[in-house]
Amino acid sequence: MNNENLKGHLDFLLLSVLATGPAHGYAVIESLRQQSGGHFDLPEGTIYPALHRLESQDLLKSYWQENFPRRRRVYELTPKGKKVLAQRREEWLAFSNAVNATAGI
Amino acid sequence: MNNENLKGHLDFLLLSVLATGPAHGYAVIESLRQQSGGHFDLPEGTIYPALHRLESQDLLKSYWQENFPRRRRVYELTPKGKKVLAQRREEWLAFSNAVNATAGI
DNA sequence: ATACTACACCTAGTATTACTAGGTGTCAAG
DNA sequence: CTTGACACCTAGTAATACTAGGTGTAGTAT
Repeated sequence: MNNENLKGHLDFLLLSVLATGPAHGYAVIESLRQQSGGHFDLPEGTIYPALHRLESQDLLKSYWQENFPRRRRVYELTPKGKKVLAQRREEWLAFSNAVNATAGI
Repeated sequence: MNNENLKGHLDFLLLSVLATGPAHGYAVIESLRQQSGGHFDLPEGTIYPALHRLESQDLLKSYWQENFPRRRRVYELTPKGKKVLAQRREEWLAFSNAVNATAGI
């Protein structure tokens, strides 16, 4: 699955997944796969740097869970992250409407 | 309008616009703006290299129109371009469905 | 006359992004 | 005791859209 067209929308997807509750990176990958019906099967090299980026932008915060049964870094939305998610959602709707209108869909 | 999220979908939009008939670069920009309801107001530095890329991939062919009233390079879809457009359309539908499912839309 | 705008094309360089391709380590199952 | 799933990480790469310039014509306004 070549997801070249994912660019610019990954943040929205990650924030959406984490809006349903805190999760660690590996679980985020699994959620993306399941919630998208298998469409988004993204490599770790995509997810982890993206989570770090979102955290550095103060949209996520994280903490280490030790021994449950493995150590995990759990991410959750910050208040700012929730606001940005709502904004990204509007942008996505506007974008997809614009594409549909342009393509006659 | 920051169109960072356009990445990976521009080719689909250009092919879609040219599916309604041959057009030159400047007119493509105008069509994109109008058909998208003003959402896609793309700079020339985006459009021209993209058209060249699509032509080099044999999805478009072009010819010069001299003095009508200015010289223009007119682009149209090749047969391969039409096939790829149909494919890109399916990919877009699958992608947008997957995003909507993931985001709970 | 001349400045300005719209039309019409072009490209070198930049920033951002997602991905590739590696790496570390734990734990359970066979 | 090795394999595979779990779980994390990052340096470097390729692709993409954009910025910021450039050229030139035609028409309109001052």
